[in-house]
Amino acid sequence: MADPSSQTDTLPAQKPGKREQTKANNRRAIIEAGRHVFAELGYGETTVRDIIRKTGLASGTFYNYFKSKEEVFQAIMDENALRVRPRLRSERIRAKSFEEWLRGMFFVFFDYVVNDQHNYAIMRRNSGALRVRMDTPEILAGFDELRVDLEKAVASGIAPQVDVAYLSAAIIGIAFEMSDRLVMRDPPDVEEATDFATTLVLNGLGAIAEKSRP
Amino acid sequence: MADPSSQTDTLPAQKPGKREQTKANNRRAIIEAGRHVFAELGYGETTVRDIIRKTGLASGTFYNYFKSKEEVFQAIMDENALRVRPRLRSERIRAKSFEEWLRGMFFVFFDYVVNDQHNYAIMRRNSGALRVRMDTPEILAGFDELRVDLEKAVASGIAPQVDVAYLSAAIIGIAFEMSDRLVMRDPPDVEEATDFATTLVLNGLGAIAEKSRP
Amino acid sequence: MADPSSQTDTLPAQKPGKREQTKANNRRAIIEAGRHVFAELGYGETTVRDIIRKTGLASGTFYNYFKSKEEVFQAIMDENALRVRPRLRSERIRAKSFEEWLRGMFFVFFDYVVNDQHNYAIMRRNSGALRVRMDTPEILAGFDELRVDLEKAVASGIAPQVDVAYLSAAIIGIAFEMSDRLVMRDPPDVEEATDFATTLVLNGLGAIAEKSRP
Amino acid sequence: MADPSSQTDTLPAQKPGKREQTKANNRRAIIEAGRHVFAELGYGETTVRDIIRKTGLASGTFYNYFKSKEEVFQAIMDENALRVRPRLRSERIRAKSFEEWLRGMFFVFFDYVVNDQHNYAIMRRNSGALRVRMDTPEILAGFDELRVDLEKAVASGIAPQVDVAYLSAAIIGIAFEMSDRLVMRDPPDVEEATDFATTLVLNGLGAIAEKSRP
DNA sequence: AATGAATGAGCGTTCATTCAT
DNA sequence: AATGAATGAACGCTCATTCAT
Repeated sequence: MADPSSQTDTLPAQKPGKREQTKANNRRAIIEAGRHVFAELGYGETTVRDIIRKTGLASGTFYNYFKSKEEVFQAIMDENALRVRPRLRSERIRAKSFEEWLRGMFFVFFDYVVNDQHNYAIMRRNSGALRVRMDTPEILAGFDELRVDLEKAVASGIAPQVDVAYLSAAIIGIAFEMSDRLVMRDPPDVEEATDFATTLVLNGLGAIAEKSRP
Repeated sequence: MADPSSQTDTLPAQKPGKREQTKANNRRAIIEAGRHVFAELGYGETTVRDIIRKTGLASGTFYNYFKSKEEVFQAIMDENALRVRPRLRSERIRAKSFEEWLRGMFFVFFDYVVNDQHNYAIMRRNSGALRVRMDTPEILAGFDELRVDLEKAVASGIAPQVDVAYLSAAIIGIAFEMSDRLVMRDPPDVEEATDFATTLVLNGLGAIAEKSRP
Repeated sequence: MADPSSQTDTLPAQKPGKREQTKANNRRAIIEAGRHVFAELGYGETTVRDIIRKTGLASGTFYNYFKSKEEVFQAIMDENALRVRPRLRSERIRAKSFEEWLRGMFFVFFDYVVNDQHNYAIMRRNSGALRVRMDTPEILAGFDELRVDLEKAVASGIAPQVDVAYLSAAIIGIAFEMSDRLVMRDPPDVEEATDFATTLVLNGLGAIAEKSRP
Repeated sequence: MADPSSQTDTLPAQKPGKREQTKANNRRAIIEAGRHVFAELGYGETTVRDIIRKTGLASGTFYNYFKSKEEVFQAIMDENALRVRPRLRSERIRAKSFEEWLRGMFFVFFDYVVNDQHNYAIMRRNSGALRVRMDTPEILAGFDELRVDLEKAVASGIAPQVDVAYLSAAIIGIAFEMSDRLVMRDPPDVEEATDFATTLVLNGLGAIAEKSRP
């Protein structure tokens, strides 16, 4: 009855064991180092050695966790997608009008960027000649959902009848490029940016000007 | 009669000497090879050897013209800017209203992209996971002129009173991202894209929808 | 009464304990894996990892048994020698004439090679360009015994007065090289090979030719 | 008249140019280094770096000359074959009887080994557990010619009717193994070894014993 | 005693860059 | 000015070996 083990049974194996712990830590360390280095140098310029150098681990250790830099990159991108896409999805579901939908999209994206400045800002600091954008397959897939959504909205008459490919491109372009400005501001005002972008897309420049008038 | 140039005709003084000629040719050859290779492999994966191999020149010769692949890349980008910026500038001058100005900007950019598909399209095809964008210092400087212009327009009351930084970011974002779609279309309709972008920025989605209605 | 060993009888002392058992098993497993891998890849190309991978043991465990792959190799070769040398020795003792002695040597060797085709044949198949021969110190020691024996035989007048070093070299060379042909034949006829070799050494080519005549 | 250049005209471009010279030297250096290292460590154990380390050249330089250690190995073996095979061939042609033919084979081989002690002795010094024999494809091809020759001799009745495969194997074995002893002697007597081997194969042990009797 | 992750030396190879020709 | 071989740093990766668990 008073079997002590029965108590622990209710909870899943709590002690991860030192081994599992350090394994998890190392994996994390590599991924975080990867984030920084990819941001700083770009994917192409980054070497596996750059990454492990930053972790302080031995060179060989890298290969206990990933087969190549590509695999780390994938892992990072999967994590990114895991963070943003669910939020995009839930916004989408919640939206009751096209405006709400659009606003939701912008908001989530800007919010993500601002709260991941850790990634994003370093990314921009990379003054170099080229930029790695976050539009990896996973992220693109996220935006693809946006495009598909948009198509449905147009088909069902919720959104106005427009060239969906161009519209989604424009939305994505606005989102990315405005993000750059947003993170440079202190403090970054996500609401404001969201408002600007949403109004621009819906009603154009004139409407924005009106809004900002007293 | 005493045309002084006729005299120089006998001596190849003003015409570039053979030396200068081949020098210029080699430089050109390297730059063109660079364009192809960067487009094919992406900046990071491209090696100096890839470039000179394509020219047929000796490896050492490269360094008579450029110090590194970065320098070639800069040179290419400078050339790109040199091609677009004057056109952007002349459009700017010609514009008699804000709408004309905006339309001019989009048109020149889309037109450039379409007629440089050789670069652009391959560039995009290149790598799924990441992108080299053309926003090098020079190109960015070009867009900076746009921003400055925009500021003037807003200050002088020609353009509506809006957050100029966000607006220029949005315009640039739209331009870049729509370019991708534009070059994929067959045939690419620069006018249509220009129209879409201009109307979106000026009057928003609703206006576009109205336009496309019969 | 106070026989201390009687006490240990109650405990499984004389039978190998479970510990000793698995220890022996592991050692065996490593050696067998080594045999296969060395045969398949050749000594130089074989890695310790290849060996332990085949055993299913952990990599660290290897070092409880051997210090390096060289040591495993030595162990294997020692075992090989252990299998052949006693037989060579007993043949030597049994021999009543020089011919019998010589015939015995060849027979044992050829027989061994044929019945260890598992090692031998794969070993040869291995690499065209080079060969690992089984003439490790141990094996060589075996042949050294042959040489010493030969010396005694010559000294005592049983064998003809010849250059013993050359003769033993020739015998060994014949044995090794003919082995290669022997194992290729289907079925390999040990008697025939033994006969050929013995007659060649004793009476030369002419004698062999006579034998094969009807 | 006394134009000095006209004299040099008659001879082909004598100056190889410093460039070609060093190129040839480097190639030689790599091959020689390869000879030593392969002999010392065996093919499998040898690394490209071992080879270039011995030349004093930079690591990258190796790859201006060979794609891999295999290629160096091939080059070495080709050279070896180039040295021995023509001599074997001419001996073969000159031979007027089977005995002459056989004697010629042994002589050329022993002579080669003795005069290439530079290779051969170091090879043996490699006290290790394994040996690389010179029986690479090229060398084997040389011996294959011997076997083919032998077959013809047997078919035409010049040589006695025997198992050709076994006989050539025996000859090769005797040649290799006796070489080891031969090079250890001081001075190495090629004639003597040739005589021993030839007589053994032709008439067997008994004949040798008779010869050495006063 | 067994495990298997961590380690870092070392490997094959490529590359940007230099420099004698 | 052009050449292309030499250089050696650096890369991706594997391996023998160690050591905390």
